[in-house]
Amino acid sequence: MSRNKRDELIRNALKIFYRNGFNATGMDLVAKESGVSKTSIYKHFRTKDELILAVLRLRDEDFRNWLFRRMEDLADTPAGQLLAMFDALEEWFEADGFQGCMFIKASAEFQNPSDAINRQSYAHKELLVDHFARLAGAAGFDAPRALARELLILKEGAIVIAAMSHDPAPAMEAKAIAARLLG
Amino acid sequence: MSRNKRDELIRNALKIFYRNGFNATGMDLVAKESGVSKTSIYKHFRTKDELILAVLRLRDEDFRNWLFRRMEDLADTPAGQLLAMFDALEEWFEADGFQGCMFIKASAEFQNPSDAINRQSYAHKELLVDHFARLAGAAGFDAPRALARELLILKEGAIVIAAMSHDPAPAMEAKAIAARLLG
DNA sequence: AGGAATATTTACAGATCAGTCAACGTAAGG
DNA sequence: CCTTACGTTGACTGATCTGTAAATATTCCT
Repeated sequence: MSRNKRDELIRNALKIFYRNGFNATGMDLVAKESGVSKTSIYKHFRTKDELILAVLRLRDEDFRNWLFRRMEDLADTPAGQLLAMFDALEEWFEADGFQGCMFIKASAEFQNPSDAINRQSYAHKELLVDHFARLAGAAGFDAPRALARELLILKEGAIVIAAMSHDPAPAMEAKAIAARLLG
Repeated sequence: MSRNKRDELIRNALKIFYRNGFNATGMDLVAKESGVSKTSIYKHFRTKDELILAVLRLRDEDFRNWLFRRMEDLADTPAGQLLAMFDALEEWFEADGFQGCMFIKASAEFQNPSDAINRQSYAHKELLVDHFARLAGAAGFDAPRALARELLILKEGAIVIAAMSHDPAPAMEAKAIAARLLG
């Protein structure tokens, strides 16, 4: 299996895990939907957990790249980008196949703090906070890290309610709150 | 199995599902930890999903009772109670065995909008909004429902980050935001 | 006490789970 | 053509999954 094939497998597994959940998805299904045998998968990933970790690494890169670029496209100033995050989120909530945040779900299914999947899920959120804090610092706010954490809470709350209600409205509701924090 | 026994079974199943997750927990484990046979469980609940729905009904009652009473104990005015919600949340986050919100997790594991578990999970959040809106109305706010939705987003965001980070700090971070909305 | 109705149990079915193994196909180098 | 090395496969293991059937305890009414 070439590097391309391997990446394609991870990408395929991502789609299936995101749609079906982690524990609810068997490796047989991943193999079938990816057009390879289960044994081939286990040649590259020693366990299902390792495949999940690879999936989460891909998702982390993809999501941060998408979100940060979208924020840059939508606004020029650092403060404007922080506010524009919620417009980007609304686009995501409205997109076909939106099913909430993969890291929240991974953390919920693998709750043990010593589990690598649990730790890696929260690490994604920390990377988001880092970026928000950089922008908040550049925008001249007094306590950029505290503001970044507040924006993270708004973002995660909006994602959870949008996913549970199958309705993108929380994006703009969270934006209204963020506007007061950033104003 | 008496009504008491049945309730005790549901309560037991709640603990196990909350600790282990829904899909990851087998009915054999529920039976063993509850001290009854699996067949006895299936005499009262036709499927595992029905048991989960009963668990969620119990959790909905327990959690709303606890939260609303705690809010009343901590503050006298409606606006004060809305703010005090975040103090109550902090107590919850600090409690032993805190593992996030059961309804968020249920919704994440049963994502199909036509699934009764999915619908019932969001129904719990709607009941919370109803209560917040009543308090916001009593406090004299202009758009009580909109404010209630914003508080819900703050609450869910705090829960998710507290659970993922294994740290109760998001309670006070969310409270700081709420103070601005309520001030 | 005796028999009917109700609980509860053990044992099992059939499917699916994560993960493995021996056999097979295939491509490169001589 | 032959061998070596390697990627891939179908078939399998033992465990676990949800749910059930037949048999056994227990309760309750007469």
